[in-house]
Amino acid sequence: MVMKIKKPSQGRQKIAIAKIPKRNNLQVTFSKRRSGLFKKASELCTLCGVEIAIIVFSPANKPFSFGHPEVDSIVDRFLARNPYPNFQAGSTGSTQQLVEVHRNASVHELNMQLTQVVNQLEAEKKCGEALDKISKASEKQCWWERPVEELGFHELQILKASLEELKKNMTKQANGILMESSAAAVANCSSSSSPFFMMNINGVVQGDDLRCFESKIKPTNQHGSAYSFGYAGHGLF
Amino acid sequence: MVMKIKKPSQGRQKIAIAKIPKRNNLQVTFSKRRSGLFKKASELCTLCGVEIAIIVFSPANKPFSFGHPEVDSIVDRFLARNPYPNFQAGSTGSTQQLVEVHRNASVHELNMQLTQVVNQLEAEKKCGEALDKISKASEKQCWWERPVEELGFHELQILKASLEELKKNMTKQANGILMESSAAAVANCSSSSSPFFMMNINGVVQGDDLRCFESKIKPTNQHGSAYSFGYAGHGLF
DNA sequence: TACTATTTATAAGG
DNA sequence: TCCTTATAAATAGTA
Repeated sequence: MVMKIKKPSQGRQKIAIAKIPKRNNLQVTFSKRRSGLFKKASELCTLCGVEIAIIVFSPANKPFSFGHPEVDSIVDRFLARNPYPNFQAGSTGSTQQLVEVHRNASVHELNMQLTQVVNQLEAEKKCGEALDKISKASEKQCWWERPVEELGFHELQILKASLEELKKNMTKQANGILMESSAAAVANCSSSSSPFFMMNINGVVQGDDLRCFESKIKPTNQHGSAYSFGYAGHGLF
Repeated sequence: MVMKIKKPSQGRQKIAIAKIPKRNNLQVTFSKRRSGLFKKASELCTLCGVEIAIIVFSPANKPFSFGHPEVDSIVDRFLARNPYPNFQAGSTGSTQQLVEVHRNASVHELNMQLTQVVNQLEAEKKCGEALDKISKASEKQCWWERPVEELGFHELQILKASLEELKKNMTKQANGILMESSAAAVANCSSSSSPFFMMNINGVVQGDDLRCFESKIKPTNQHGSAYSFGYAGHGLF
């Protein structure tokens, strides 16, 4: 008869939810819990037939991601309904209108709008070029070498003011564009439609299962419970 | 002698990881497990000091999200690391190039591009207006045909320089917008020092702790669940 | 990584 | 949705 005096393990100990001090320990915990989190996510996907994307930056700043069916499409879908808060409606009429539509646009609408606006841009550019030509034509006439009358000089002052206003506008626009650029990045659009869960570990996309990641998932949109998307009245702009 | 017929609860039962058939049951499980998932995520954040973003679309297609410090910055950071692979700088016109980008764009990109192009449009309009002003003023007074005085000449030189700068700016801006649209923008790597987790539930961002997992769902009309995400290289134009 | 005692999450039922 | 209970699952500490 053997007495088991040995206490091989104290088992799981309770820990406080606070930053783990020991680096080594932290790394282990991170790995374990990240796996656990992704597993939970996959189970939720399978059980409920929903789409989930998870992005994690490790303590070493490495990106890990989980996504069903894939991170990108879910992110895109999310962002489409969650436009940039710092995209402030510009000012004038037609633009304001476009922006207004823009807010709630789906991809298709977005594309159409972009097309339209690009065309408009082209037109405006041509217009600007034409006017620029006029200016050049004026230049070619060497008007600045001619003597000027009193009225002409007054006119010049007006023109100077116009140019200054123009410069101001341009500066303003330039700053606006800069701010928007810094608040966003260009997305990567993957066309993959793999039936598997996509696990991006250390930059390597793996399409295999995470032990019990059987997926025969079909997103279901057919549920009687009627809920709004909840973005209607919350002042994203 | 009393037989204990009562069977208060069988406790937690093991379930297979497969789609839950009963809709009611599914909804409950979804809520519970989503909360659990978010809680796990928040614990991982705190324990390891990492950044996590989770996006979930419910069975009713409603978006739920968890993010520390916030979803957007993490997503941007993630996307910035996955630069768009098959973007080739087009050589045709500027519009062609834009369209090239546009065709493969995700919603995220699309929104950015639309924003930028709209701003660009504004800028171009203002340029056009300013030039128009100049042109009209010029025509009206025919100032370029007038003689100039010594002082006026100095002014005119300044004006000429301004015009040249204007032209340069216009060209630069027109080309620059393309670069901004296609090049990976500045990554928005905000180092988090926020003590709060950001939870986006029903479109409301809450800087609350995790006891606020419960969402106040408002029954209303469901609409617009059908989106065309066919932006994987075909049919957008 | 594997083990194990323990904590934590959660399925079922109200 | 919230509570309870019994049980399944996750995981902290250790080798």
